[in-house]
Amino acid sequence: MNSLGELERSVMDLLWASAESLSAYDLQAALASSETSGRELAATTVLTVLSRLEKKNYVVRERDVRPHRYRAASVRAEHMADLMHEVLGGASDRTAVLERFVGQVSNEEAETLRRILNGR
Amino acid sequence: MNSLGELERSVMDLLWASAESLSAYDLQAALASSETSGRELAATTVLTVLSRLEKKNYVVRERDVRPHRYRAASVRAEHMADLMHEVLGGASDRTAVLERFVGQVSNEEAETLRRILNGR
DNA sequence: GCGCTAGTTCTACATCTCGTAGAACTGCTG
DNA sequence: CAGCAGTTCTACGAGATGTAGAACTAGCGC
Repeated sequence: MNSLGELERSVMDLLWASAESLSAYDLQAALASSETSGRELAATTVLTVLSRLEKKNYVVRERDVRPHRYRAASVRAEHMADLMHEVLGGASDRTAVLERFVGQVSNEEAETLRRILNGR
Repeated sequence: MNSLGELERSVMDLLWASAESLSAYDLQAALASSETSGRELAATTVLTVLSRLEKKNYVVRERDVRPHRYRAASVRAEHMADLMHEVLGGASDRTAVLERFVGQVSNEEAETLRRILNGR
């Protein structure tokens, strides 16, 4: 239920990278240049994807301005953290998972984790 | 590309829970009793699912015994940890993600993390 | 007020994944 | 070698996603 398609992900990447909300046309243009294939998508395609993302609560739509504007419902980092917790939540042996997880991080990241834990 | 369907996940849960490899028939029986719906699946259904899981490298098949036997390609905890790293790997701002992640864990889990980090 | 037109929503279809399983094939064993 | 247990092939329905035309709507200019 959580996974996004390729185009959906591209759109979210753009929205996450942008501080302000974007219109479907902004996104259409951005997709045309940023995407590897670089082809121009129909405006309605972008709109459809945005509608679906809205339904999934990935984006929020500003309906009061006329070309509706969209922005990510949550910051990317939060979304990622949620995903990680989702994975972790599906585990019966959370400690074992955490052990593996931590065992795989680099030294710098371990340091980062320590720092964060201390500041908690 | 990573997500599993419901039945696929049930099968993986059984394989992860089992120390030894299981045959499709073992799994068929186990699914019939363990699954909430409890209905009996056709043997071929289980076989199909196992083939797909094999293709996705989730399970390894022992072809030398006659009812082929299957076992999980990796321990569940490792799989989960891999998934978490996969999520984290897709982030440009890993530290930010880790901060959010740690910020959301319970106190006990924070303690667990500290312990693990110290033992590293 | 009313028609245009940009913008939005509806509807549609192809493709892919997954659940489900019959049909066809294969390798043993008696 | 016949039959059967077991495996692979093939298939189909449902749901998600990419894609976009068709139909509808709201506000601007007259």
